[in-house]
Amino acid sequence: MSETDFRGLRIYNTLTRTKEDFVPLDPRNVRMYVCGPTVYDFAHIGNARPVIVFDVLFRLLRHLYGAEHVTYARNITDVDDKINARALRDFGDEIAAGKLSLNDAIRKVTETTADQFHADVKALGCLQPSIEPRATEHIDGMVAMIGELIERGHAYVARGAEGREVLFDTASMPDYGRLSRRRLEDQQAGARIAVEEHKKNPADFVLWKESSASEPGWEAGFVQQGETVTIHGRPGWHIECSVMSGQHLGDVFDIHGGGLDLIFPHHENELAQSRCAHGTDVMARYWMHNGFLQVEGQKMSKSLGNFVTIHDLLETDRFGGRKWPGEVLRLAMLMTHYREPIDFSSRKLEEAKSILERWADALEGDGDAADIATAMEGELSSSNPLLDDLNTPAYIQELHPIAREAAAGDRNAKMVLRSALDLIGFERIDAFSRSAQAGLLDADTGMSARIAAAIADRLALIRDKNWAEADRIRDELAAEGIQLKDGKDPATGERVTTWEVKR
RNA sequence: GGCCUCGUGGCGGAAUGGUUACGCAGAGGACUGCAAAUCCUUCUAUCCCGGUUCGAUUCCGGGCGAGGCCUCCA
Repeated sequence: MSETDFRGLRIYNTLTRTKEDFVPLDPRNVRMYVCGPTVYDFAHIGNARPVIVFDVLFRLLRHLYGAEHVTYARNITDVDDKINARALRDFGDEIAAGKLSLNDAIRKVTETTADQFHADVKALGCLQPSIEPRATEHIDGMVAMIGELIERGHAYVARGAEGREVLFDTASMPDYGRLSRRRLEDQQAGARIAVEEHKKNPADFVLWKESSASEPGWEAGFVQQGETVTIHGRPGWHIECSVMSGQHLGDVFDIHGGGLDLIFPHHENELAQSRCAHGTDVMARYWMHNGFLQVEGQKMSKSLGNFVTIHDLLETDRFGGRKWPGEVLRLAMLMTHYREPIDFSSRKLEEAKSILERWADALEGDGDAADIATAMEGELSSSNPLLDDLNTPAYIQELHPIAREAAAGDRNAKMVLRSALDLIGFERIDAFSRSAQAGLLDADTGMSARIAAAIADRLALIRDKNWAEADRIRDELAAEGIQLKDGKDPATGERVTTWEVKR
């Protein structure tokens, strides 16, 4: 590490609860891990937040250190009791009839939901992570890490109510609880954790648990006090990420991200496992957590019935009776700082949409691709708000006056705006311009000839001062979402009517 | 009980040790047969009490209020 590895980026580190200079372990290989989805159902917009936030960070790191020098791993959790439940629910009959094995049913569930997740994320304008490890491909690594933890005295085998378990011994780690600032004694005071007889300490958590015949499982042998114990079972909730991050990014890496709710217990436990198994002081050097998301002022939950999936917003009209392009969701998300809570509402989406449209209109007639490439290569100004803990709202705010200049025809402003938008993932913004939307409508419906004819008819009626008929044509088109715009020819003073898709 | 956020105009929502975005709504104007759209102009805000400071909405302390996590959870 040297002073020169600091490229101006500052990050709020949950570990220290302060903003710190970001200095990577190796500037030629900056490594980031983010907890990905558990693939048992469509991802909801809460899941979209970390995906978008860390995509912006990924893009920024690539810009600062070079695209080939950044590795971003986002896992897919495809071993989980909820997945099992879903597989039994959806394919229970076929399993019972012997037509489908449980593992095949599970694969069906995870494959469809993973595919859907990828489609959603792509629509949101996110780059593919460098690596997308799957839990099922790392079972051996998990068993090995658990074995290591037992050997080092950080884990033990015990018999619980539902079979044998390997548990992490929280008391064996002196600073367990450091990330979440929780002390074991306080946890007990809270006393919502059921005290289970077989645990040495109520906070001890499961690394491996025995599976019944109706649950997926793998054979795993663990050596405790010289004796090998074989448990047909499945991994606990936290070990997956420890193994996948370690295997792909190393024992110690730069950034670990995820939602605020993961700080405890998931990240605390993940960190405990990795550090104790590897014998290191740290796992990730910077821990970043995004804030929570509400929907129309309420916590999103299944019981309230206000679960909104990304898929819903992209395809149907759960919110305001319209379909929201991925870019709108992305901008709506980035208009709030990532650590703040965000209330996702149709109103916010409307706002994001109108801003995108204005920017797209401002960009029309901008410079050619070569200019843009040059602009992108330039260094970020040290005052760029993105460098200050990913301050996207301030960044967006700075774009407004530039967009105004661009709309007035300033070519340089158009170029600056375009490259600024590219940096945060709005490469496809052109689709939001009026002309693009009118073109789309035309391509979809072949309407423009009909509209032109209607406009000609209306102009004739206006010449005859037949206002009623003229207005009827105008109203009919309006009902179809076509906005007529009356103007005046500056030379002749004659009325000129154009049209566009109504906003 | 423990840990942690937040409190900005009519509404949504940014930012900030000195000049307070942006959107919606409102007002006025241009344009129009009337409209719409568009453009221009424009009004309105930093929860309360102390402290630090030349200056606080911003930093610190206290209060009040709202919320999240501590159990699967982005």
